[in-house]
Amino acid sequence: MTLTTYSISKLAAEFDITTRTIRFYEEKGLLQPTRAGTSRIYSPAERTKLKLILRGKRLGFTLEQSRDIIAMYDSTGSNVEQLQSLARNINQKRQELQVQLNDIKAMMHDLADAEEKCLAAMPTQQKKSPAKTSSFATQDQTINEGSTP
Amino acid sequence: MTLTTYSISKLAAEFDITTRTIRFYEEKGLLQPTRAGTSRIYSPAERTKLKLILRGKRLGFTLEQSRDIIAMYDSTGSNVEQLQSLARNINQKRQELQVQLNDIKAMMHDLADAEEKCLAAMPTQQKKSPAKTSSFATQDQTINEGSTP
DNA sequence: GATACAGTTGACGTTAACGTAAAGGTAATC
DNA sequence: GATTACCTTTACGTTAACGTCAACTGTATC
Repeated sequence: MTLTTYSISKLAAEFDITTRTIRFYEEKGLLQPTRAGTSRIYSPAERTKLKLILRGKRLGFTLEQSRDIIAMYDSTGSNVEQLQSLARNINQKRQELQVQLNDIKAMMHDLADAEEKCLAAMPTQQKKSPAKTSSFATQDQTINEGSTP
Repeated sequence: MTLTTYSISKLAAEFDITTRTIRFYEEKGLLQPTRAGTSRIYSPAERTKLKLILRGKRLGFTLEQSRDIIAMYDSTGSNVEQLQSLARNINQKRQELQVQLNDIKAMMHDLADAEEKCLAAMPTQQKKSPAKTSSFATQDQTINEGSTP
């Protein structure tokens, strides 16, 4: 089998981050590359951890939270208590994600409305993208009420 | 019509944030409450803006990005150029949200796998929550490969 | 062997998003 | 009129997540 490895700059280039960032994640204990002399060597598993961290970042997670998530995947020492705690954590995260999912749906809905209002206000030619139907309001409340005398 | 208004502490209590936070958002130009003497008075529209900011926060947006989003809803002065730019921004945001949506789906998928592995490792009694089927891997790569000799 | 390049470890700087404390105004209630 | 509750501004402090040098080391290429 061919064991792929990566240098720090390879990973930095691939994910469009700086080497400083990667070293910082290691400082915080999120990554543990092996060494070849002093140089860091990253396994595919370490690369996957990095992907998880970055995905977490895009979702607004802190590094601490990403550390938890990695720990979930990574959990090796597992007695029953640990597993139960782990299961609780997993469901916790799932609920947080569900909230985010709802937020995204709501925001997309709002954006669709905004876009429609936007397109409706344009002369017929310039319109570019598709739209649905509805009025210009957020889930519960219009933003501009009372502002037009 | 009854025009509801809110004090700063009402809003703080409702959304479980501090008054400092609300004033900070005002400092940054995201909120513009009216005044009764020196005290801040918030209209339903301002309250909605606050909701948008907090939703943005949950989605990992910066205040700058939330300011943009508010501006989208709020756009009053609208000539064609502005509207086109607005439409572009809306689609930009929509694409970012799509990325987040995919991230969430991926993470939920991973969590489901993790939970299943977790439950599978438990003695039959303690299991609490449902599970699907699959192996313990992220979208593309297992984290622990090579770690078991 | 000089030059260039990729890597290393400190260590200090920066920014966003508030927290916290000081010092005080206002309005209702006892 | 004193207490209580809520509000204000000003200003300095804090934390997370890096950025930015500086001062090296090792490798290899001309």
